Amino acid sequence: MGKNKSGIEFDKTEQTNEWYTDVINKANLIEYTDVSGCYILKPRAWYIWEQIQAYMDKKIKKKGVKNAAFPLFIPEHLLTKEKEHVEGFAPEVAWVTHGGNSKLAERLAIRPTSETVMYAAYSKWVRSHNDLPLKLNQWCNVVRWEFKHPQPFLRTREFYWQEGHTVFATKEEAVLETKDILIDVYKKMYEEVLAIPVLFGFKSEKEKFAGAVHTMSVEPFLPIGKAIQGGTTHYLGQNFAKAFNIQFTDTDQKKKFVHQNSWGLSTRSIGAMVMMHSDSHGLVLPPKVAEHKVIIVPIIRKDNKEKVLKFAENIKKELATFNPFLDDRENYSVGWKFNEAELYGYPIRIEIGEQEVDAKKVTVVRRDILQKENIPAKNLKEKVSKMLETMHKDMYNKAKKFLDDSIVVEEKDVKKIAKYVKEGKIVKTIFDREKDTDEIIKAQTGGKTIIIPFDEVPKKGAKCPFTGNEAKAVVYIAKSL
RNA sequence: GGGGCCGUGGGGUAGCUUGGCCAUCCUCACUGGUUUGGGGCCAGUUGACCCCGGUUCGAAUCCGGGCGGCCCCA
Repeated sequence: MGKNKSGIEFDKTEQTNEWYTDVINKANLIEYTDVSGCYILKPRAWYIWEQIQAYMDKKIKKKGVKNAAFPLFIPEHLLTKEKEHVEGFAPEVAWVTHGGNSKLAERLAIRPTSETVMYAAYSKWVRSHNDLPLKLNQWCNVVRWEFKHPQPFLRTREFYWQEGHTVFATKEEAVLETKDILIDVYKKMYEEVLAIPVLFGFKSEKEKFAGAVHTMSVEPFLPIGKAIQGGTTHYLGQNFAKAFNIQFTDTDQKKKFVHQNSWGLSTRSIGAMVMMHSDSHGLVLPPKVAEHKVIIVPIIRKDNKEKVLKFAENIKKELATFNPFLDDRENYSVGWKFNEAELYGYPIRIEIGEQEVDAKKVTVVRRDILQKENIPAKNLKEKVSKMLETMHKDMYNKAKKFLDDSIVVEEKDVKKIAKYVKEGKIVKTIFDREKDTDEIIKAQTGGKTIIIPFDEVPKKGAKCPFTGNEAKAVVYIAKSL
C-alpha cells in the first residue's frame, strides 16, 4: 500500500494561494525562471492557450479582423505621443538602452501594449474612407514590469495575449464593436471554452485603460472572493488619432480623425480557469481545453495482461476523436496513475481491469465530480461525448451558481457594503459615476468598482451612498485581483 | 505601498544559535528484479549548500550587497 498522500497539500478555501501554486506546479503547467514574474509555460499550459487562441482567432477572423505582427520595440518618441497613455504605462515599461556595448541614441520600450507602434503605421495606411474600417490583430507577448508579487498566469511581467486594433470612420461603428467583441468573443470564450461565467460592462473612469474614452471588461469572479479583469475592449475615441495624426478624407471630401478601438485577452485567463474549477486533487480542466479528453488506465496482472490491454486498445480506437491517452506504463502502479490523472486534470478517466473486460463494461470517472460509474462498453463514444458536454455544463453551472450566490444588493448602507465586500461578496449598488468616487469607495469598503452593467440605471432620485450626489449608474463592487 | 518568512541534489528537508570529520533524512529520477482495483516491494546508481564580495588558517553556517521565492495587510 502506498502512503495515501493527497496530491495537493493545501486547502483551497483556507490557503488559496499556496493551493494555487501547488496545483499549477503539480499539473506541470509552469516552470519558474531566474527572472521574477517571467515563467515558462510548459506544454500543458501552452496547449490550453492554443485552444483559447483557436476559438478566438476563428471568431475575430469572421468579423473581418486580420492577423499581423508588429515589432516588439517601441521607440520612446512614439510611446510618449499620447499623454494619458504614457502616464498610465510609464511606471512599468521595460527599456532597452544598449545594443551590444554601445548606448542607443534613443531608448526602446519593450511593448507593454502596441497602440503606439501600430498607430504610427496606421497613420500612413489610412488615407480615405475606402481604407476603413481597418481591423488588425496580433498574437504576441508584452512586458509590464510590475512590482507587486508576481503569480503565475495571474500577475506576470511578461504575458501572452491577443491585441486587436481597429479603426473606424464613425464613433457609432467603433462603440458597437467594443461591445460586440466583449460579448460575442470574450464573454463567450469564457463561457464556452473555460466554463466560466462573467460579469461584464463598463469600467469606471478611474479603472479605464490609459488613453481610452471608455473601457469595457469581462470579469470572472473567483472562489477567493475576488473579481479578475478577464479581457477588455477600449473605445479610444480620437485620442490616438489626434496624437498620431490618423485622418481620412470622407465622402464629403473633408478630412476627419478616425475613431479607434483596442481590445485584448491574455494568458491570465488560464489562471482564472485554474482558480475557478480546480480542487484538492489537482487541476480540473474544462473538456474543451484538454488535449487528451480521456485517459484509459488498464489494471493488469501478469495472467490477464494481454486480455485487458487488448480490450483497452479497442476502447482507445473507438474513442479516437477524444485523443485518449492509454496509460500502459508498467513502472507505475494503478493508484499512482489515478492520482497523477487527477493532478493533470484529464476530464474523463476510464478504468479497465479484468472485471470490466469480462462484463463488457468500463468504469468511468468524471474529473470534476470524481464519482465512479460502471457502465456497459456499448456505444461508449456517444456516452463519452455526452458526458463531456454534461461536464462542461455542470462546471459552468456550478461556477454560475457561485457567482449568483455571491451577489448582494445594497444601495444605501455603506457599512453593509463594506461588510459584504470584506466577506468576499460582490455588492450590486449605485454611484454617481464620478472619477473621484472610486477612491472613496476603495477607502470606505475596501473594494473596487468592478463593472458598470449595460442598460441598467438607478431609480429616479436615488442618491449615491458614497457621496450623497445623484446616483447615475449601477455598479458592482468587490475585491479585485 | 507597508510588514513578515525563506533560499541546501529534480521536489521536500536536517545542519546555521556556538564556523572544522565523507553535509542529514524522505521523495523523485535512473538500472535490475518483483508487482498492479487509489501514490506497492527489494537491491543498486546519479544528483545539492542562489550569486558577488568581506571576515577567517578554515564559511552552508558570521557580516554586507544583489538576485529569487512565499505569505499577510493596504
